[in-house]
Amino acid sequence: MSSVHSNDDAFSPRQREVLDAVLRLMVEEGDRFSVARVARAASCSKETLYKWFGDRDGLLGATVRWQASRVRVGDYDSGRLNASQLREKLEEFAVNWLSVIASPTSLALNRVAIGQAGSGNSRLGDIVLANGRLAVAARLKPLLDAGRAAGHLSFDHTEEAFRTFLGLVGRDVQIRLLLGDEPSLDKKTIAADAKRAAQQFLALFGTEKSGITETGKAAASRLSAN
Amino acid sequence: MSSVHSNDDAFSPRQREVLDAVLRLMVEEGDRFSVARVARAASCSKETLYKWFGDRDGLLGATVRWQASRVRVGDYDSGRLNASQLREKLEEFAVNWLSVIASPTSLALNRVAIGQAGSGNSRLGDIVLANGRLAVAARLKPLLDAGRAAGHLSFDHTEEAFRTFLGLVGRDVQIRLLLGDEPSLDKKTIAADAKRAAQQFLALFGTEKSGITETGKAAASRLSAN
DNA sequence: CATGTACCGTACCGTACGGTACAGCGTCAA
DNA sequence: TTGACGCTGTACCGTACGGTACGGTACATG
Repeated sequence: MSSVHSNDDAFSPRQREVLDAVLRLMVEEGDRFSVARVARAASCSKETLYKWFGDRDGLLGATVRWQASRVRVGDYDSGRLNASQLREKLEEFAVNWLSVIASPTSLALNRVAIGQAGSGNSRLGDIVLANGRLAVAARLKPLLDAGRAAGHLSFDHTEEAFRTFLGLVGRDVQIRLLLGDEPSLDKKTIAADAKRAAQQFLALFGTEKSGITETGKAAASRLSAN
Repeated sequence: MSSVHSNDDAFSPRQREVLDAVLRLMVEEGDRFSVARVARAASCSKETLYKWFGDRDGLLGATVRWQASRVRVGDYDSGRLNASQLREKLEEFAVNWLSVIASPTSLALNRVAIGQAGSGNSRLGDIVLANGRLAVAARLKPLLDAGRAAGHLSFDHTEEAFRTFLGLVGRDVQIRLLLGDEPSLDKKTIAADAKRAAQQFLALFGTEKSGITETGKAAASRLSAN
């Protein structure tokens, strides 16, 4: 299925140490990232870096894949679910997603990948996308399908419903964070945003029968107070 | 009113030529942007660039402000409007917004600003934000308020309704484009997306009285077929 | 004509980067 | 003990960058 990146990713413990140092450097030093700095920060020789990762891009790619490999989370097995369970899981997803895109590591990696995407062809952006958007899609879409199968949701294309959910959850948060804006995103705000997004999503795609949309507009309006 | 950036922006014709060359270079050469390249592309000496803009960051800032100054568009005076006019204007906004964030110029500027935001402090991100998000907010919020005043819309906080609209319109398009993904965004797709977003927005925030939400869920589902 | 100004093209300087080469050090196996 | 191996630290190379300086040219003003 997946897989944009040929994923063996069998990094040795020492290599993992180095890649963690790269991540730390990206987060803390932002743009002032260089191979020499990585070597110094990780107490590692440049020659070893080049032997292991080939070149600068290889190091970046390995770092992104390393981070991707450890974000992988549980299955959220969505067997039989009733309406309130569905809402709960949607909120859970929204909280998870907002937490991820607001995390310093995610922001740093996205900044690097975006910078790379500007010049020439590299598949860094693809890897980040596969780790972020596609990973959450792989977990959320089964939930949406299960919700539809149980009669709680109504939509024609899972992808479209999924993208609308992403839009309702994230809105313009990620791009603002990437640009250095700091919309306060503490845990309280994230929880409230998740609640609102789930409410709005159910108002749009919930079925009448499940009573899930009943308080739709009123509640959505109320929740948007934040 | 506006203004994050102290806006005199009285660029001479020759300076405007140079700044256009910078934009062209950003779009075409992506990341391989340098002062020497700008000078060559614009048939202009580096010394002049430094005299005019101070340093590299000044040149970047001037370029962003120059682009911002000419995106400024009409008022969309939203006096009395009926339900169908409201929907029409919402779609118009959505088309405009999607066209902007998908344009090569916007993508290039956002990439530069995001790269800058990673390292140290510069207000480039603020300027881009002020040009993009805040500019469209300044035009859209009066429309939303007018729609509420006319009884067609119902929400407590204009900012929240506005952000939800942005989310419904843009979804994950901008970040995907920034990362080098290419979700096909021809004029047909943009028009369809705008229609869907307006439909969903009205389903969430429209009042029953105006009959604007009547076909809400059904139509939203149908439109999501793309 | 003389003078000043604004600009172009190019040469130049110091620095930092990506990438390579090499010397030294610990480890482990024969 | 010896040698192969993997690693660190550092020196080094070529290049490209940001920023400055200088010579040359067009033009405007007196």
